[in-house]
Order: sequence, then structure tokens, then C-alpha cells
Amino acid sequence: MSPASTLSRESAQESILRSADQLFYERGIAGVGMADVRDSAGVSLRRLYSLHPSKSDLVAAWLEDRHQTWMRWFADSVDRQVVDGVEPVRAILGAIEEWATSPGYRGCAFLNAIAETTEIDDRHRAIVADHKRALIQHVSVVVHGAYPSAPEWFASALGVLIDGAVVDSAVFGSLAPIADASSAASTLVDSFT
Amino acid sequence: MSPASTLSRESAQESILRSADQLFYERGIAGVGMADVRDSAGVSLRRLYSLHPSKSDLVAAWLEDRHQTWMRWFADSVDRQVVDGVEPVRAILGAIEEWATSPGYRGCAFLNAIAETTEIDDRHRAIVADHKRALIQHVSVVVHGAYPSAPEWFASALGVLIDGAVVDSAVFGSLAPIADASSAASTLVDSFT
DNA sequence: TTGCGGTGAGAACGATAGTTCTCTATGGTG
DNA sequence: CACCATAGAGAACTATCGTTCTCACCGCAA
Repeated sequence: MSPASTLSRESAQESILRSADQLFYERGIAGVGMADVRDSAGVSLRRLYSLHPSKSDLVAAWLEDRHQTWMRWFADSVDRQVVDGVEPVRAILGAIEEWATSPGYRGCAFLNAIAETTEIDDRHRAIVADHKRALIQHVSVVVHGAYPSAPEWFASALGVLIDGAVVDSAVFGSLAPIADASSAASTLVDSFT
Repeated sequence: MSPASTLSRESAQESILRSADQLFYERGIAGVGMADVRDSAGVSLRRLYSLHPSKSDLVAAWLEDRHQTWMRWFADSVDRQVVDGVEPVRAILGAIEEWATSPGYRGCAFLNAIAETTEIDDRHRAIVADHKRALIQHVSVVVHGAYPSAPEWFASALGVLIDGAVVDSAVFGSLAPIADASSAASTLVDSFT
């Protein structure tokens, strides 16, 4: 086995990704050095680089990981509320509100990452675009199941409302944009039925 | 007078702000060094620092300047379309579309700046929040003038739709989110009348 | 004419950070 | 037991960048 002071490959990987998530989300990608990740994860720089050969690779791994985690959480939150009898479209914005209320909320990590990306890092851009597509896809399933008469563009428009609400709530440090988005979404649903 | 090779204080200031706008918007704040601004503006580092004592000051001056410029452009674009008979709410999203179609479009400079801001630079945050408030204020005047029966939250919701459309169009490199936002906004207006 | 203030050009300084390298130790395998 | 791949600790290398400093120059006022 490994020495007591070192972690297995899996534990190290997990610890690195958890630390990367905390640090990158809280302080931004540029605001976090590899040494910070090393300190927080409790691994050596050597190990960090052996698992993620560059910072760009680490960021990509982090985004992929966060995509999985966040989508799972979002889907669960929406499902939970719908089961409790909340209107689907309200449940979607309710999940966003729940997220925005959590401590340390700093908006969407993916959008922040894109805004920070200075050079043309196509890999990161692609991950973010895929994340947004997956979000709209999920919203689309929920919404067109619940409101069959909704027009084609409704799921995409909800995606726009979600991203706008997330961004604005972070800018203003307020839940009001989410409430406004929720009102708008509900009004749209009412207009279809 | 100044020597031929040097610019007046005003010309230098103008040149610096124009260069800062191009560079910061195109490559992000962190991606631009003071030396880059110097080269592009054609002034010396000494002069650059005498007009803007730190990079943070320069960024603040740039954001203030861009706020003025952008708001003026936006208001004009909306007015122009309304005069041409375009529905006000369509005109608002039309202005966003016109912007997003312009070469070098990289989303909202203010939102990008916020996302990049790692430490708590309250000055920059405040400028961005003021910009968004001013945008919503303008939208509010236009919209509540044109649709008196619109509910209180409508202008704010339009602000959310605008920011979402801006962000998503930059992420996807597509005008589709703007069209979706426009459809949603028009449908909302129809539902009030 | 002689300083003085402001300027350009660019070197220099100090800090930070991505990445690699050295040295040492440890545990599994032949 | 000896060997080797791998790990930790941290120094070292290299590059970038914000900021300041040096030196030379020029126009203007006393």
C-alpha cells in the first residue's frame, strides 16, 4: 500500500477535484495557483501534475466534473419540487433560487470561466457550451412534458431566463432577478394554456 | 506647447481609453498588460501611470467610459427602430441583436469584468451594478410608456432576458438566444394587452 | 541663458505563478 | 534482501507583469 502520508490515486484525484471546485469557483481561475490547489488538496505538486499535466487540463477536468455534479443536483431539485406539487416552471426557477441562496454563491461557474478565458481555449468553451445545451435539454423535457402546447422556443427562452437570472443575481447580490424571471416564465406558461 | 512626438493631455487620455476598450474587451482584463495599453495608445508608461495611477484605476475609468458610450448607443438604436415603426420591445432586443452581429462581439464587457474580478474590487462591482441599473431604468421608461398595463416586474424581467441573451449568444456564438428572448418578450407583451 | 516641469524610451525591480527538477523516502515485487 | 516506480517536500527555473526609476530631451519662465 501507499505510505500513510500519501493517498491512493483515487483519493488524490477526488481531493484535487474537490479543492479545485472550491477554489476556482470562489476566487476565479486566474486567482488560483497550482500551489493553492496543492495546499488545499494535500498532495504534492508532482502528483498534481502527474494527474493533470497542465493547469488548463485541470480546469477542463474540473468543469467536466462540476457539470456532472451540478446537473444531477439540478435535476434532483426540480424533481423533488414537482413531486411536492410545485408547478414545473416554478420548480425550475425555484431550484435556481435555492442555489442562489446557498452560502458562497458566485453565479454560474461555467459562465464565469468563459468570461475569464482570454485566449481561444476551445476546449473550455466547448465544455461550457455542452453544459448549457444539456441544461436546456433537461428543461425542454420537463417543460414540454408538462405544457405540451408550449412553442418550440420556450425551453430555449427558459434557458435564457435562467442564465440571465443567475448572472444578474450575482451582480446585484439579490434574489429579485430570479423572482422576476419566475414571474415572466409563469406568465409565459399561462399564455400558452 | 508639447513636443511634436507627444500628445496633449486630452489626446493621450482619449487614445488610452480607446485602446483600453479595444484590448480589455477583446482579450479580457487579465489578458492585457499595461505595456499592451502603452503600445496601442502610443504613450509612455510614465504618462499612462500619471493619468491612471494603477491598472485598477484604468479599468474603472474604462468601465465608466464604456458605460456612457454603450448606453448612448443603445438608446439611439432603440429610438431609431421605434421611429421606424418597430414594436418597442422588439426594438430593444433588436438593438441587442445588432450589437451581437457586430464584428468582435464578445458579450457584455461589464459581466465579463465581474466574472474576472477575483478579489473584492468593490469599485468595479459598483460600476457594473450601476450600469445594469441604468439599463433597466432606460428599458423601464421605454416599456412602461409603450405598454402601460405591463406589471411592475416587466422591465426587470426584460433586463434578465437581455443579459441572458447576451451571455448565451456569446457562449454559443449564435443569435438564436436573442431570437428566443425576443419571442418571449413579445409573448409577454401580448399577454398584458 | 539657466533651471524647472513634464515627457519619452526603456531598463530595472519585486512579486507571482506555471512548470520542472533534485533529493530523499517508502512500499511492493522478483 | 535488492531494486524500482512512485511519492512528498520544496527549491529552482522561466516568464510575465504591475510599478518605479534613470537618463536624456524639450519648451518655457525668470
